[in-house]
Amino acid sequence: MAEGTHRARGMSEQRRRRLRLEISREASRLFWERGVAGTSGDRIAEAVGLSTRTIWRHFRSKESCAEPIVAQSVAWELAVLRNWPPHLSLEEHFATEINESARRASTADRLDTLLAMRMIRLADDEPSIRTAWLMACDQVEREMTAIIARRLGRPAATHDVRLAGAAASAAFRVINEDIGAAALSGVNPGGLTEVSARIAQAVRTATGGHIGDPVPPPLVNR
Amino acid sequence: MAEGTHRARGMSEQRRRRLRLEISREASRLFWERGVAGTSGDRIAEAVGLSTRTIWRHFRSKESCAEPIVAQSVAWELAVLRNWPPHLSLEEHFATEINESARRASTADRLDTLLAMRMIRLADDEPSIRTAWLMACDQVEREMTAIIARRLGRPAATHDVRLAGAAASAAFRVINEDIGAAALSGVNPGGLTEVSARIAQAVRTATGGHIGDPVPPPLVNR
DNA sequence: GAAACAATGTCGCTTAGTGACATCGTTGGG
DNA sequence: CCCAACGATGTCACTAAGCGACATTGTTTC
Repeated sequence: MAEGTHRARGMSEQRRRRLRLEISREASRLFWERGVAGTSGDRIAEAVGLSTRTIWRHFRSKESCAEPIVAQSVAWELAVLRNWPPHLSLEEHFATEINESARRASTADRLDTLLAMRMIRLADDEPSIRTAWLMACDQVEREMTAIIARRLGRPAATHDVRLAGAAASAAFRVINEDIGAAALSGVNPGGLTEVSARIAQAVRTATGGHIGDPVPPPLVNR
Repeated sequence: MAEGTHRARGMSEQRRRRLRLEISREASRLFWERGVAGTSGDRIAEAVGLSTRTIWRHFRSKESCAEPIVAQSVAWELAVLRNWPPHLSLEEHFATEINESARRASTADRLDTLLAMRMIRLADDEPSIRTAWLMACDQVEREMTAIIARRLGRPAATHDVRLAGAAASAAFRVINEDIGAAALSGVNPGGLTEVSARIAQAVRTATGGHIGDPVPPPLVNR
């Protein structure tokens, strides 16, 4: 008993995420093609080749099936933020990372991004999808708060850190909606330098200038 | 046909709002007492003395029954913001208005506020209520953006106005959650001067200093 | 290869919502 | 004063979301 025979009980977290994502892809496609009211849980199950019951085991509602594909589309931005080295400004870091990611992105990645933008667009009209989008943004806010706390070297529970996290992620959201809308309607959303600059400027403004600039190294131990 | 016989077709908007609010009160009470999973649409209908069908005529889902009571609790803050005279700072205006409102508030008003704080608290654990809260905040954001646009004398569709609206309402939300949590757990949320100052400072920071201070009168026509 | 266990399938059920039609109450006109 | 119009609500039947319980399959480990 004491021996941890059960190494990782059940499906690995990664495996579970992959499955949820796969379901989310099909659900999002159907939502886009026939509307959310027009696609039943049965249809989603059929499209992904699982029983309906299994869908409900992985998602609490059919609208929430849209969440993973949306969450993934902001996840890489969060990942970029997470390994943002203290000595770089946000625009510098973002510009190089966007560039790198864009080169490395597979066709499947691009399809996922397209799906996500469509869901965000759908959220404008369909209140049920809007809640999915807002829930995803809510997650982003928590992560963002943690990231900001680390960068400032302060606990995440602090008032002003939480305020900065909320404001920064709200700014992020608006720009995301904006870029998505532009891309979907065929307008060029702008070059990577411009996008980086907009994001950085928005975050800097929303956090009162506390987040965005390089952080000086600690004075001790140098 | 051409004659506008139909003066005010149907229930007046005000009447409809009142009914929705009444339903929302009972629903919120039940949600708090027995959890949202533990209260059915039938129960809500029974509590408010209407048929279940009528409930669904006024609300698209049972969780959204919590929205009006929550929306109302932020509505007066929005109202305060709406008639914020240009020549006052946000803390000055808020302090006097909070004072005034607190004196004028009826017992029923206070009960509504308590219910709203409970729903916001519930939103921490119950994802379905969280979506209601997020949807209410979404509404706040739109209003806030309009208010900011007016105060700055610029169109609401502008990028930076929308960014300021999103950041400001996010800051507002965090403080609301905070004050609500404090009040519910019996901790004194602070005096009105302190609360006003916190709100004003948060908004000022989130909007990069563009919103919060007095706006100088236009130089022309003086 | 059999025990153990996690994932999925199957079936049946409860309940969130909707459509169609009946009823009631109010209003306005003759 | 009564009736026609109409809007709100009730009633009933129905679709579909989502869950509990148990059976089946597949995979790991000894």
